[in-house]
Amino acid sequence: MTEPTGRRERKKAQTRQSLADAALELFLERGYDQVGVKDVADAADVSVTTLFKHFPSKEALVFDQDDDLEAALVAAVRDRTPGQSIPQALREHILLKQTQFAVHTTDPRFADFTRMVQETPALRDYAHRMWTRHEAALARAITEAAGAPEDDISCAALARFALEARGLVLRHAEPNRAADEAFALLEHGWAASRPGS
Amino acid sequence: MTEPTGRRERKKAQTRQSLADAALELFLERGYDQVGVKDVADAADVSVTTLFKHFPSKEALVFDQDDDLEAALVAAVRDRTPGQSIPQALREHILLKQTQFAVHTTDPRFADFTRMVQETPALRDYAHRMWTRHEAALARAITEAAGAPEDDISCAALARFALEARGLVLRHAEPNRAADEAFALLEHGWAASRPGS
DNA sequence: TTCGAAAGTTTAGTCATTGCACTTATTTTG
DNA sequence: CAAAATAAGTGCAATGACTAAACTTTCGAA
Repeated sequence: MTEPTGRRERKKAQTRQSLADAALELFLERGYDQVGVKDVADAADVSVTTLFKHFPSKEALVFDQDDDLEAALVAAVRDRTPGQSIPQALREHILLKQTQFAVHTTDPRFADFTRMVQETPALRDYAHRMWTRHEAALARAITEAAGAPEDDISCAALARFALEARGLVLRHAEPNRAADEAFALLEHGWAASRPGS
Repeated sequence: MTEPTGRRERKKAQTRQSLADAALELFLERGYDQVGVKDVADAADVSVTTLFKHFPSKEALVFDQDDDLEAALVAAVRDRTPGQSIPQALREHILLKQTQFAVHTTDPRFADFTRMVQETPALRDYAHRMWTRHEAALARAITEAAGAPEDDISCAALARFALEARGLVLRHAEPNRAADEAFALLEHGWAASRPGS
């Protein structure tokens, strides 16, 4: 009963996939701004209207799998291994997400993809929004995990900084080292702001 | 010779001002998304194309004075009072900018203005971009001031976090306290990452 | 005074995105 | 199984931000 998929839903999923595939191919080939939604729709052999029934915007065509980032983020903080600090847990989670992502896409074009995202303002901003959208939830999780008062600012700050650190890490040649240093800064600042661990 | 302003340039400046004024008034009255660029152009009695000759985008109508944020930011780090830490200098500079801004606008509608910016996604994002645009320059200034190697990640991280802190501070009821806590976190993290002050 | 450049206008167009009315395929239900 | 309900997909027109091109007016400098 986990897949009560009728023919209808299958076709829908297929159309969606065609669109995402066509979009990725065209964008990588010609560049995001050089491709219109019309081109993508044509390549997937559907109408433009249909495209927008599947994806809320042109940018969304690029970031297909938008699953439960938020839940995972909150869980990373709540269920961290005992003794591990919150900044450390976040560092691990963010690096994990990256490698998962890189592995999941078996395409050797993965490097081209990330480069394209970083070099296209519309996409960079969209990706940024996707992350920061969960800032409030992360802040709440941190507040709870730290047993801090409701509106503690350090917790909100840590949430935002940690999410921002991702962008910093992404564009560096050596992600692991970048993450280590950026989160070391947060780690020490956090420990100092919070006398009782 | 500081103002060799001919009639021509005066008229140009006047047109620009009319546009900015009309835009602000209409936006505050009806809300940003409820006003089209056509409405603004009409209210200023110019054509839409003229509007775009003065402002590169609809959002730019709102943030008229975009002077030398970057130079000021870099100077705040380079010329900080001796003995003051870099995070402290940045905290002061950011709070200063805010109050300067608030005073400069004698309008009692100032509160409405900031509320509107925070509540309109397009404007929030634009303001954010205006700040983060100078991240690279700030990072370079910090690197120099700290005597760190060219690509030191802690410096880049501090630059980004400090700029992000502004958004955090802005939405809080008590900006000073928020700034104190957010920058305290950076202060301690920075000191720890940097053995020799 | 004349001539070029700058400000402004009109017009027409691109591009993402939405609303509406319509067809077609697949379920669901009586 | 035969409707009747549901949902995918289509075409078309429109909005709203923005741009390019060709043209007119107005300064300002030579």
